[in-house]
Amino acid sequence: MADVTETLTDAHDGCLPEPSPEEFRLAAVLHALADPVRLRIVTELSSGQHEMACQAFALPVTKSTSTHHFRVLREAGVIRQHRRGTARMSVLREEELERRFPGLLTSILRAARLQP
Amino acid sequence: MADVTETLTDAHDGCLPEPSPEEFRLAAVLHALADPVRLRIVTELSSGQHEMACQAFALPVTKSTSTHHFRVLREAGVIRQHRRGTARMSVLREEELERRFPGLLTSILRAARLQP
DNA sequence: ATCAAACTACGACCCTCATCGAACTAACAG
DNA sequence: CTGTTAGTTCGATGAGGGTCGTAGTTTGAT
Repeated sequence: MADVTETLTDAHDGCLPEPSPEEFRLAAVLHALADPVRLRIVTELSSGQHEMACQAFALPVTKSTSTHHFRVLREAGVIRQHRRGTARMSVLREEELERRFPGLLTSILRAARLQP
Repeated sequence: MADVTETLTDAHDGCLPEPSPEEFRLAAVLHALADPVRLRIVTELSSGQHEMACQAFALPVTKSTSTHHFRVLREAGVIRQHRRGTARMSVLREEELERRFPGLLTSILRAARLQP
C-alpha cells in the first residue's frame, strides 16, 4: 500500500479548485468546521501524515457524502486536494490558515482533542 | 435542555437557561459563530461595554429574528442573558469559554476584526 | 388600571444542507 | 480490452435553520 510510485501526477491538473488565502471567509471556515464529520477529518489530518486519501478516514457515511464533506472543506480553504493514482489526497492548509487567521485552527484543533 | 445552574442565584430569576462550561459543545459554538449576524453580536459585545441590550445592536433583522440569534448564542454557551427592566442584557461568557476552549474565542474575534 | 417599550412565542415560508443510492469517470493492473 | 479501485455527479429526501409577521408577555411609567 505504501507504494513509492514516483509522482508524475503532479500538481498541475490533479488539483481541485480552491480559494486563495485572501479569499478565505471566516464564516465559511467556521461553518466547515462546525460539522462532526468534517471536524474529524481535519483532526485526523492534523495528527497523521500530512497527506491522506479519503478512504483512509473510514468515515461513518457513504462515499458520496464523503465527497461532499471534502468539497466543503476544500472550498472553505481548509484543505487542498490532488490526485495520486486513483486516490484523492487531502492536505491541511495549516500555514495559509495560520497566516490569514492566526491561532484559529490551532485553538479549534486543541478544543476538538479535548472533546468526545 | 433547561439546565438550572445554581450559579448566581443572587440575582433572582431574570436569567435564561444556559449550559454549564462542561456542557459546551465545540460544534455548537462554531455553528453559533458561523452566522454573520451572530458573529457581529459577539464582536460588538467584546469591544463595547460588557453588557448590552438587544436593541443596542441595531441588527438588520426583525426583533423575532434577533431573539432567535440571541438564543442560539446563549444555548451554545457563548453569551449569558438576564433582565434589566424591560431590557434583556447580554454578556459574553469570555472566561468560561477561555477555560473550556483556550484561545478559541480570542482567535475568532481577532479573525472577525480582520474581515469585512 | 392603562399604556408603551422591549422582548418572547408561535407558525409559516423557503432555502440550505447532510444524507443516500445509482450511475458515471479516472487511473491503474493484467 | 476487462475489471477493480477510488471518487464524482446527480437527483431526491428529509431535517434544520434564518427570516418574517402577528400575537402574547413582562416591566416600568403615568
